[in-house]
Amino acid sequence: MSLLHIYDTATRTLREFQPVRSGTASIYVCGPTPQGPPHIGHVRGALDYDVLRRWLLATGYDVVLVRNVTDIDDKILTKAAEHGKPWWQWAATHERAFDAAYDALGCLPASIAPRATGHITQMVELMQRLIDAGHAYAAGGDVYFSVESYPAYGELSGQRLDEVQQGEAPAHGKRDPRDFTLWKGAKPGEPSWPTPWGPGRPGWHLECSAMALTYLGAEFDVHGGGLDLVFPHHENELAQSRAAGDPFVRYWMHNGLVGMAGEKMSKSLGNVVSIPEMLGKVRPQELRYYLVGPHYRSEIQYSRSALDEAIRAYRRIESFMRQVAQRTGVVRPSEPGPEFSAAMNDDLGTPAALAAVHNAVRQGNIALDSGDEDAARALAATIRAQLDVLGLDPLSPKWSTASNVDNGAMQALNSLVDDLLAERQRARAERDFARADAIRDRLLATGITVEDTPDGPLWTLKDS
RNA sequence: GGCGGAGUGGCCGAGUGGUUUAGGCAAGGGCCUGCAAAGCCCUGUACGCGGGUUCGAUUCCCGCCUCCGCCUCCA
Repeated sequence: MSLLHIYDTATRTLREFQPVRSGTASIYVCGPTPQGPPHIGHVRGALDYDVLRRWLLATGYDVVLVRNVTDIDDKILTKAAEHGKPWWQWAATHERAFDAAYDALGCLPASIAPRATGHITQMVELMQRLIDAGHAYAAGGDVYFSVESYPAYGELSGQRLDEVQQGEAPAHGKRDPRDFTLWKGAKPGEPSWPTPWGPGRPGWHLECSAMALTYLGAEFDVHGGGLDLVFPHHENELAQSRAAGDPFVRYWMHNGLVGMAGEKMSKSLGNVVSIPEMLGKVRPQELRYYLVGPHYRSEIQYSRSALDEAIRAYRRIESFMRQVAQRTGVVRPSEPGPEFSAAMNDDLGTPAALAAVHNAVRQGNIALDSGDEDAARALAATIRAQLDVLGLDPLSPKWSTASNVDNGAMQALNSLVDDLLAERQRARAERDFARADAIRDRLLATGITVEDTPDGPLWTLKDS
C-alpha cells in the first residue's frame, strides 16, 4: 500500500489515514495507572504506538502524542494504604518506573504525559456541559452519565445495552444501574477536589475525554490502547465526548494483549513479567524486537524460548550492521524502500516489514562475502532507515555498545585487543595455530568474540 | 447469557481462493575457514475437526471442538 491504512476498531475495517489537520497526526494513548511496576504487557502497548509514531514521522507528519497518567484511582489508594505511603507518593514512584521502562526500551518521549489530578478544572467543565445537555446528573455527591440519554451507546464495542451485565454496585441516586460514574463523591480520608456538586475525585473514564480535549481538541486522529479497554473504558469515553457535542476520535486502535504461555498473567498468580526485573536479564533492544516483531493486533503468549529466538534473529541483523560499519566506516540511514513501506502502510505490518529487513540483510551479507562493499553499505543504509522506524537500529547512539562505555576505557581496550589480535595474526602466519587459538580462547573468556573475515579479524564485546 | 478474537510446517510468526517461496529460530547436507565463528546455498512439502460453495479452499459459508479478551479494575 502506498498510503497508510489503519484498522479501526469502531468500523472494524481498514481505513486510509486522513488526519484532521493535514500534515499533523494527533494521537491519544491510554497510559498507565501507576499502581505498581510496569510489566511486559504495558510496555508492549507503548511500543506499538511508538512504532506508529515513528512511521508517521518517517513519512513526513508532525506528530503529537499524548499519553495520560491516571494518578488517582481506587487501586492506588488501596495499595498506598497497604504500604503505609501517601497516595501521591505511591503514584509518583510508579509513574517514574513507567517512564524509566519506556525510555529504556527506546520509546520517544510523549509530547505530554498529563496527569488526571492536574485536569480537574477541565473535567468539571466537561461534566457541566454534559449536565446542561441532559446526558449527566448529580446524585448524592456522585455524578453519573445517563446511558439511556445517548442512543448511540455501544457503537464502538458492539455491545447492546440490554445485554450489558450490570456493572458497578447499585448506588443511591443512580437512575439506571448501567449508568457509569463520571465523578465520585468524597469519602472520609480520601483525597478530594471541589466541584459545584460537592467534593470528590474523578472517575476513570472522564479524565481521558477531558485531557484529550485539552491537548488535542474536540476532534483528533488516533486513540489507542489495549484491547481490554474497548469496553467499557473507550465506549464510555466516546459516549461522554460525543454526547457533549465533540466529534472526538477518527481512528480507534487497539493492541493485542500479552499472555503467559499456558496461563494467564495476573498479579494473583504472581507470574507477571516485570520490566525492571527483565531489563537486568535481557538487552532492551532485544526485548523490543521480540515485542515489535509480531503484528500489533496479535496476541503474544510470552515465553522465554520465543524471546530467545527473537534475540538470535536480532543479533543476525546487528552483526551484519556492525560488520559493515567496521569495514566501511560510518553508515548513514537512507530510505526504507518500497517493500518495507508497503508493509508499514498496511496497518503497520511489522512482520512483513521485518521480512524486508532480513532479506536486505541476506543481500548485504552476500555483498560482503563477495567483497562488494559499496553494495553492502547501500543495503546497510536502507536497513538503518528501516530499523529506525521500528526503534531497533543497532547503529543508533541509543543501542550501539560503544556509546555505553566510557570512551577512555574503550580506547584502552581497543589498543589491548588490537595488540593481541596482531600477535594472533603473526602466529597464524607462522602456522602456529596452537598459539593463535590460545589467544582467541583467552579473549573469549573475557567476553570478546573474534571472527576472521576477508579483511582480517573482527572482534565484538558481549554486552549483556 | 452477550460482544469480539484465535487455532498455520520441530518452534515463533505472517499471509493468501489456484500458479514460486513470507521472514526468523532450530535441524540435516554442502560451500567457505588452518580450525572455528559468522556468512552463503540446498532440504523439510504446514494450515483444529466435520460438512458445504467452487473446476479448485489453509484462505469463502455453516456446524462443532479448543483457547483467549471483554461485559468488575487492567495496556
